[in-house]
Amino acid sequence: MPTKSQPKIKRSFQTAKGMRDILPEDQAYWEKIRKVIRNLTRTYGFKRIDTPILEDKDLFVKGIGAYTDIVEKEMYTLRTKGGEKLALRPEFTPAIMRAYLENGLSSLPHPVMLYSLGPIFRYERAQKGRYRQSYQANFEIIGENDPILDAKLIQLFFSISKEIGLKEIITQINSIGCSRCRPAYRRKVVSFYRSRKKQLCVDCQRRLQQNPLRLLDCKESKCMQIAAQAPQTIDYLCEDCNGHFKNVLEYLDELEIPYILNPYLVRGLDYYTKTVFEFWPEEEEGRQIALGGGGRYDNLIKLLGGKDTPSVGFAMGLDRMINLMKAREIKVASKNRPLIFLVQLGELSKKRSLGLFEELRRAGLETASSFSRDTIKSQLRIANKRQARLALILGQKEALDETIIIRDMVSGSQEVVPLAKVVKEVKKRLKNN
RNA sequence: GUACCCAUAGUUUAAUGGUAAAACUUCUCUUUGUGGAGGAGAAAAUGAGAGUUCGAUUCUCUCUGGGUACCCCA
Repeated sequence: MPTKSQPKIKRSFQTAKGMRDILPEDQAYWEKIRKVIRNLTRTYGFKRIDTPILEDKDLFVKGIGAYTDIVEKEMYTLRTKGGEKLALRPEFTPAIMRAYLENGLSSLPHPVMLYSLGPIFRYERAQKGRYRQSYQANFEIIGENDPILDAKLIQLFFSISKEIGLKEIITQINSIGCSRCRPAYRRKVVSFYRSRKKQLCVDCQRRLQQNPLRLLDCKESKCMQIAAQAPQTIDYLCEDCNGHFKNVLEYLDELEIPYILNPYLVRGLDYYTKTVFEFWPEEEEGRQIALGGGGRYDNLIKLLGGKDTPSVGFAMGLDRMINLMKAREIKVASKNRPLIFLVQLGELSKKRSLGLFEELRRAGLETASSFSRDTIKSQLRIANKRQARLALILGQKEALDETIIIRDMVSGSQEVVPLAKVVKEVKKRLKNN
């Protein structure tokens, strides 16, 4: 070893910007929401799919749209040593569609219902409910046009929310038309705004060139006033889109799902057609943070090189759902399984406790111990801190006698039982409580 | 990417241009093989880097991270 001390560079590491740790104390929330999603997707008929976190960059450029903010400035991209241009997924949908095409899932009976769960990455300024790595649950129904599926997805979101205790959520919904009626509408918007160009904010002047539909949901008060006069998409829908949207709303009424028709809801991804929606918490004041959002994307698969395949999907932000659960003080029931704490004294009993541990585990009992502490005192103190229900004390004497002490940590009473019967005795005591 | 605010032990909070204080947490001890209370003790911090200064945790700047709003979105 070098005796000279290295120049000390004091460096404390922290999570990279916008990234965060999910600590043990929070895991109960995550387990809860994942469990609810697992159970509900099963009853709704979804199959799970997992795709890589890294994908060909162009998949997203093409799928989401080159001029969308997500692609333009929020995508984590990298070049591999081999020269491939990859991106950390900022979204699930294009990746799922790629998997659908690549793996021939189109030969499954339609609709193909898939869900996925995992992290997504967006390079943006972190803020409340907004992280550079966040977790989404994503649901897709591929290959059917029927508006009832749009409604079903929205219903699924509400089922999940309800199961985790989140109520007072409202659906914001709109229809942005299809490739037949949208161009005409878009022209209307452009000509409407062009005459008022001078009054628009800088961003909106740019939007007018690149993504005119986004003009409608600018938050600048001046632009909002203008937007209020702007032509609304629902007035320009073709017959097909209009009927589709009407049906969606009727189904939502039937399902008694609360919604607000929001003519300014446009959404930032190019692939949407017809129905678009977001879920907002019904908070009195403050900015609206969408808990989830989605819509129909009837052209996406074709765009990615597949057959014309109408589809609908949505994504849900798990971080945001959990934040809201916390804000609304929703407790997740931590299933406190009774803990058995194994106290061992001396080498012989330490050895014995290994087998005993295994025996208890096989019997389905949650057992803990503290092998690194030698005194009975400190071991019992740990048992107490961990709120063990029973302590099993295996001392040298007991190890020789083939017995063990069962101590009730609540009452403090204890009893010596034969080692061979310990599982039975423990179970008996747990039942009595 | 823009704007404003913030940064002291693991956590929550003090104080100061001159040795950084406490509570909670953690650990040890409190004599025999029995936890919780009490007592005694230990560990543990000025985010990083420059500048001003005899001396900076304190003042200034940069960076990093956090919060909030915008942008956008889950």
